[in-house]
This record gives sequence, C-alpha cells and structure tokens, in this order.
Amino acid sequence: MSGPAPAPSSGASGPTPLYRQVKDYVRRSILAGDWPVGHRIPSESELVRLSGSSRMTVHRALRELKDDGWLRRVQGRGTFVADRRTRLDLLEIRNIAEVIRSRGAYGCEIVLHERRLPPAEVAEEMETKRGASLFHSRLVHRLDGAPFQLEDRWVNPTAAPDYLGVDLTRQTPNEYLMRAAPLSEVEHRLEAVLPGSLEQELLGIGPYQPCLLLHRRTWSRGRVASRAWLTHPGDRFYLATRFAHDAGLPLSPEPEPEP
Amino acid sequence: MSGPAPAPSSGASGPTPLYRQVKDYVRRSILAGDWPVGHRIPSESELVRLSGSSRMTVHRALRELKDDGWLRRVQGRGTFVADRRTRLDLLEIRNIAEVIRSRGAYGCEIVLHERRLPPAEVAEEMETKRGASLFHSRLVHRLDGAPFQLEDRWVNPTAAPDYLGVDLTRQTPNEYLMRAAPLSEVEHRLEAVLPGSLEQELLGIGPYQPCLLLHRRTWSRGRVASRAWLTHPGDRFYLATRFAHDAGLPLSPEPEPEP
DNA sequence: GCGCTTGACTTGTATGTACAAGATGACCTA
DNA sequence: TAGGTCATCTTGTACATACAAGTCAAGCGC
Repeated sequence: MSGPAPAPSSGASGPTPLYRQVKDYVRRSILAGDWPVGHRIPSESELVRLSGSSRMTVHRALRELKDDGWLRRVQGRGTFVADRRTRLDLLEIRNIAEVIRSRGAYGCEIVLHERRLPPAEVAEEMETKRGASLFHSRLVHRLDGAPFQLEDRWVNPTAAPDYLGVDLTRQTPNEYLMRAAPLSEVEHRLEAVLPGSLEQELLGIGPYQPCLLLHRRTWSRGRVASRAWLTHPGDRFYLATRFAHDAGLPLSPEPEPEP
Repeated sequence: MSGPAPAPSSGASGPTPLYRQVKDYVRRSILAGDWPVGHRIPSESELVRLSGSSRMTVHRALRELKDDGWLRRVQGRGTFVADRRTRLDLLEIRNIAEVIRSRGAYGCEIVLHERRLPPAEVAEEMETKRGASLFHSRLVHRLDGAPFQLEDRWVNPTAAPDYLGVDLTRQTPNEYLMRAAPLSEVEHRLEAVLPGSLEQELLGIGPYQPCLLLHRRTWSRGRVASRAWLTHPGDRFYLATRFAHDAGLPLSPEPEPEP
C-alpha cells in the first residue's frame, strides 16, 4: 500500500482520510496498468491486511469506487476493474424514435422478437439471476426509407409479461413499456462508437461511420424493467438544444471552498 | 417516516435495505415540496429517532444523497436541500472541463492562443463581418494524464476584449467567459465524428477512434460571444444521467434564508 | 457419472462505539 | 462593552462485530 496518497501540499484540508488513501491506491494501480480492465483486484480482507485499516474502511473505499464507475463488484465472487470512461451528469433525452416519427415517412422493421437467455453482461445490467431468460427485440427504425436508429432491447418478463405479444409495428417498445411498466427511474449513457459489421448492415452504413450510441435503462417497481441500446448513424443524426437564459443567473451562489 | 419505501412486491430483489428507505424518505420529502431548496432537514440524530435505525445507517443515506446532488452538508451546521435545478435543465452551463476537473488530476495544455482571421464558416457561425479578426484558442484538457477534451474555441472580441490576456491554465475559457460576457442564450449540438489526423495527434488516439463532438455557441447581449468545438474520445468519455421520475420538481422560487 | 451437501470465501448491510472537527450561542471576565 | 472560554450541537471518520446472501469447489452418497 506504499505511499499515503499524494500529499495535499496545502495543509488546508488536514490529513488524508484512510478510505481516501485506499481509493487512491486502487485508482493508481488501475491507472498504472497494473490491474487491467476485467482484472480481479484483491478482496476486502486482503486489502485490510495490506492497508492495516478495518474492513468497513476498505469497504467504503471500494463501494465509492464502484459508484464512480471504476470497479464492478459481484457478491460472492469478487471485485473487478470496470471498463471506465469518464462519466458526466447532463442532459435529459426523451425517446428519439417518437420524436423523429413526425418528421417524415416513418417505418419500422422487426429483426428479432423472442425470448432467450441473455449474455452475461446483459444479465448483469438487468440485475437478473444467471440462467433467467429475458425478452429480446431488435428493430430498425426508418425515416423516409433511411435507417436512423437500430434498437436492441432486452425486457424483464416480470416487469412486462406480455411483451412478446405486442405488435411492435403499431407501437414502439418504449410506448408499450411506458404503459405496462410505470417508470420509476431512468439512466442514460451517451457515447460515440464504431458499430460492428452486423449493425453496419442493418443501418446501411459503411465500415468507418461513427455512431451515437444511447444506452438506456429503465426501472419499474424497484427492478430493471428494460435495457436498450439505440444506435444512430452520425452522418444523419445529431442531438441539439437551444434555449435562452433568464437575466440573473443563479448558478452557484456559494462557490463552495473545495480543497 | 411513514411508508417503508415502494413495496418490493415481487421478492425478486429481497427486502429494501434500511439505508435505502431513509434515502427514499428524504427524496420523497424533497420531491413533495415539504422541504424546499435551502431548507435545513432533520439532523442525523433526529432521523435516527424518526427511522429507528442507527446513526451509521442514516449517515450513509445522507452521504449518498449528498454525492447524488440532492443535499449539501456542512459540518457543524447541518444538512440542507441542494438546488438541483441546475443539474436538470441548465444542461451544460458548466463546461465539461470544470465538472471533470474534480474527478482526478487535471491538467491543461495550450496549443494556440492568438488573434487571427477566421475561416469563412466560423465567421458565419459567429455572425461577424468578413475581414473581422477574432480570438482563437485551442486547448487539450487532461485527466490523470490522458486527454479527455480537445477544445477549439473562437471568441468575439467585442464580447470579451481581454481574452488574449487571460491565463488559460488558471482559468478555463468557459470560466472566464461566464464572468466577462453574461450569458443570454446557448446552443448545443452533439454528434459522433471521426477526428482528423491533427486532432488524433493532440488527443493521442488512433485513426478510427470515434469521438463525441459537442458544438456549442453562446450569446451575450445579442451577439454570438463564443463558438466552441469540444471533442471527446469515445473510448474514455461518455455522458450520463440518472434520475428518479417521481414527479416534476417544484422549482421553489424562494431559496429560504438558510441560517 | 450425477446430484446434493457442505464449507470456505466473497460482498452487502446493520449496529454500537469512539473520537475529531466545525459552528454556535451562552456565559464569564477584564 | 469587548473579547475569550466553554458546553453543546452538528457532521466526518475509524473500527469491531455480526449476520445475510451469492459463488464456487471439494467431497460425499446414490
């Protein structure tokens, strides 16, 4: 556990808390490349031995690193280095398909609509037990003939048992789910990606066409109800906002000291 | 402390943890408008009495709510309801660089900082006359050593005459402009792109690394004050939101004195 | 071989206790 | 009155303990 964290230099904030030191140790190990993505890091009890602190202190450090997206923790198995990208709060995004719909000739093509066993990462995102099968649908949304969204969606059967019976050409999955599973929480994640060859074909794009990927999870009654990957070709799609500001910007009344 | 959180009904996820129930109680009280922005909420010891749980449990709930931006806590004074509006509708008033800054070791490298004649398309975006020279700066923002944003910015001299004299290592362009040119309007545009070779080099990425490009224009006193292209490598950056959908936020106009 | 149990190990939560440190007002003293 | 002191409130951190629950492999009995 070597160095006791980068000395705060300005002694303003007092000594570095122990849980902070543990966090910094883990983060440095990840940044240094000692622990690559997916690597299982030392368990709590090992870190207790290494750091000389108590389990609750180590536990808090790891939990916060998990909340910050650095780690992935699985009860009974261990703690793993997560695929981390800088994360930022921002922006509310409503369902894109419904908004776009009114802008031209809308069409929808059903590629998949079935019940099956999800890959491990999907099961994890949906917070379901391994071995539990889920609903899976894949749709191509078109506007004036050109695909503008590839929708890959998994649905939790306990949240929307009738999902397989829905006619997805008359009702988008999102429209149905809004009714069937009252929304309690939403999580969005927006990133830039290069789609694989299957997605390229479905979207009718070339091999090096960057796309906006909107990853969206919805909760209903405490469970993850649905997980959607919405891929939008970057050459025919972007998000925009424009708005005016009131005269007096409140912004931050108190600058908040910040060490 | 009334209801013990939304009944899990399906025993799928087990009973709701105690700290979760405390969080939900506080969140509901805020969303219901019982505790307006700036209001001092019950202290930990009071919540211990109200909830019947231990102080550590209450403390964890409040700490997480603070981390999520719901509360502001001041040692020795108490816990207050934070102003959450800025996170929801003010979108990206704060430059991404400033938000990211607190997440690790921040660094900034100035590539350009000069006055020159803009290309025609920039002049058009800035709504300036042809032949009028503008301020131009290009910065690479780094987090923990790795570039996460390439900022290419043009500034209107009539809106911020001192821009060339600003030390951009101590103050991001956005920070300076917020002070120098009171914001009246903002326009955003977000898309997925493949950067050119110059941008690749500055960001330290490969030739086929898709990036999120945030295009931003700000107005001040009726003029375009600034135009920024913010490029973020897709392999180390994404945008995210997560929020509860209980009800519309009250947007209480009186922030209450706050003792 | 197949299925089950068992135990070791993991993370998740809950509680009690203790001390540190900031804020505030009552109170005492010069 | 002015200033310092102290008690008391607040949140922040640290630690020990306990139990719950998920995972996995070894080992047992059929």
